[in-house]
Amino acid sequence: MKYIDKLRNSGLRPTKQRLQICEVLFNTERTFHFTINELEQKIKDRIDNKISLATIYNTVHAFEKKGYLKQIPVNSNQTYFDTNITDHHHFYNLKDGKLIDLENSDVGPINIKRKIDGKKIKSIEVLVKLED
Amino acid sequence: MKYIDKLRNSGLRPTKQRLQICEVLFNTERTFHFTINELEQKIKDRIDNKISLATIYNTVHAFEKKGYLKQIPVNSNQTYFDTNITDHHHFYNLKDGKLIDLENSDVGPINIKRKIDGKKIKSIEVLVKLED
DNA sequence: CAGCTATTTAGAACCATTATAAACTATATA
DNA sequence: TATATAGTTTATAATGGTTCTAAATAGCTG
Repeated sequence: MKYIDKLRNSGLRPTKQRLQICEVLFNTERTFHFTINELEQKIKDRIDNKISLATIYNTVHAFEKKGYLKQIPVNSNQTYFDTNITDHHHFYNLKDGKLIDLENSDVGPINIKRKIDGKKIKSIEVLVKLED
Repeated sequence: MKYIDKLRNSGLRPTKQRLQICEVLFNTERTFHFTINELEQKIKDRIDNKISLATIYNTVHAFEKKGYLKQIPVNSNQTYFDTNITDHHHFYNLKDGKLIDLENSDVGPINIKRKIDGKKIKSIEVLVKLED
């Protein structure tokens, strides 16, 4: 019951819906990027019962807050998430709106030399936009 | 008539509205970041006549396409633009949603080692999220 | 000036996301 | 095991940024 513990350990009740969403998000060979609409579709395809769109939003946000998902900053009308929560960056294909992981070794270390008083760095994200 | 030429040279008719928006965007000591709503407010403050919101959207998009503005990728419900079109990066203060320019020298060169067949890099953007 | 096309405009439409409030459920406690 | 309670789910409405529409207006070329 790996997801039950995962959820309980982070203070989230292991409800049927959350466990099912965990299956879709985390029980995979590879990590992946998604928008809420894409996730909704994936869930529909794999799950018998219906999960309300509001619950999908709630769950994704709860998981993000707990650090199980990352939001990727892109210019799009939809929000992109990533199940890969390790430090890494992205190509963004402007033509089809798809993201491609960039390993850290593909980018090299990024050292931010400037500091802002009273603030600390939460994340450093590189977005490489691709065109034809 | 610097803006008249600027517009004509890029195939945009120098209309009254576009020239006024140019004044607000480009006739400044410093470059700045803005959302459409913030720009709408700035225009209201500086211009007598009214410019329709649709025109502001149209103009900002036209200017972006011509390379006079850049969109900044952030996770926000609003789109952020930058009048600084030089290569540079950003701090993003999560608390108040404000952006701060990072000079290229504050970040160091970024060398993307990986290539995607048939695609070329349009831009490389680093977003450094700040928290308290 | 005439005629053509680009641009502006108010308002409607769109659509991702968030809020609401009622029904339901996990869980702790007795 | 029953019960209370706080957390969740849900359908639906509301919100709000952005885009669309179609009519009016304004640059521009001949």
